[in-house]
Amino acid sequence: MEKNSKQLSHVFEKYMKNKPVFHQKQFLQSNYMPDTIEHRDKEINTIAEISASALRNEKPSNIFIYGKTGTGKTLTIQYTMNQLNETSQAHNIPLKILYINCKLKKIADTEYRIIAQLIRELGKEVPPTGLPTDEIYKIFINIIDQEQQIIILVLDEIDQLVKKAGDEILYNLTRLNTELKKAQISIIGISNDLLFSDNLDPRVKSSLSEEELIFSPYNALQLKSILKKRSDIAFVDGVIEQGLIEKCAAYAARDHGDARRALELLRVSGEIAEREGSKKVMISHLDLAESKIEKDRIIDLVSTQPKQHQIVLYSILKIADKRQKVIFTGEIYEYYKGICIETSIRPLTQRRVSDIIAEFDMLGLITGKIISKGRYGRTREVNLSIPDESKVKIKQILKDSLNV
DNA sequence: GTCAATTCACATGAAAGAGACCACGGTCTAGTG
DNA sequence: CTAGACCGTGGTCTCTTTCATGTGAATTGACGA
Repeated sequence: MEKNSKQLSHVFEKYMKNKPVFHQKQFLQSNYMPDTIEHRDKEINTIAEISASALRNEKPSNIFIYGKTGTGKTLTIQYTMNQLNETSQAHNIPLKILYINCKLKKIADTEYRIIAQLIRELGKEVPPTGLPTDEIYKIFINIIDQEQQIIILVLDEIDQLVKKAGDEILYNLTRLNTELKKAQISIIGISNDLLFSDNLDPRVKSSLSEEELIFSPYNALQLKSILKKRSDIAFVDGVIEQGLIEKCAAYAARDHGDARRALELLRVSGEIAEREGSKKVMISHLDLAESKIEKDRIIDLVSTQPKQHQIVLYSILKIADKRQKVIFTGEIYEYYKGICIETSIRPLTQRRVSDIIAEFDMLGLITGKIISKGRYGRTREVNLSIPDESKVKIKQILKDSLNV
């Protein structure tokens, strides 16, 4: 105990002695809301013009926003909505803006939960489950229809919602206006998936996307100026090596101009530099940061998987260990069953395991390809896409949590 | 040799079941006046 | 008499199972040159 505390105090002392590279780190955090949003003036204006009719107590058109992750969709909307909200409050206009991020599980991935969450946003309590769905609609209608008002409903990551809960909810929401006597609802949908609306019910599609807006990815130049601006306030002056920002921007621009990723990269680079006790943030730190982010992501992903999924993944890893070649679903299932018997866990059916493997593909842990081996059937060809240096650690994690 | 039929080993879909939650309303019980 | 404990019912949600159907090319086998 004594020893430990000495060691610890040593660590802290050392930390204190080092010159910090960060000045105000929170400016690099993804939830930070800058005062000005760069390179999105056009979009902000468009949204503002459309939604401004709410100030005249008319229902604004529904807006549909597309764009890849990290292109500033959420930020832009939140920014404009904040402004709108302030204006409406200043002029005493009955306007409510509800923001829901559909990606957050447990909050908004079913029809019921969305409505329940909306009601909660409006300040009323409602049971998290147990009520019939139409009941909750009635409660919702009652609450908002009490007074004359415009409600702007922002559904972030709406594609996730539809994927899980179907598009019926959107239909119901758009149709709600006909049942409301006093209030009116306007919907702003935000989607990461550019092809999302293709799979929508045409009725929903037409009513939802009265106005459409596409956020194109930032290019390297724009990313650079965003990074520059943020790093100026986030880092101590002069700690950033020449060319680091540029490289960081280039990295992020390479995979679809994701600003969030660029900022994270920059932040982690700084953290690594700081931990090393380096006075400057170097390009080598950036490289380390990139692999660290990826590694952390995978490890986090793996350790939060449910048990059955972990067993399947463990099987894949084990088989991949034995041979370099590609793996087929059948083999995985056989191996998986073996482990289940060993650990006396009831094995899932092949059908389910097949789905689980497909899920891993979605998560990017493996790359799967459906191939036909002619006479010898059709199967998924699985390739592990976990980098070698993470493999050992992941296997350890899986081993521990499964105790095999 | 050519061409269509066959066949394999799964993929992919749809529907329905199991079990965990949870709210609500009714009933029972013990404590209180 | 009443607050709180304790069911039973009816609803949702997630994860699975069951049953059905789909699928792409290697293989097979009939056919004709």
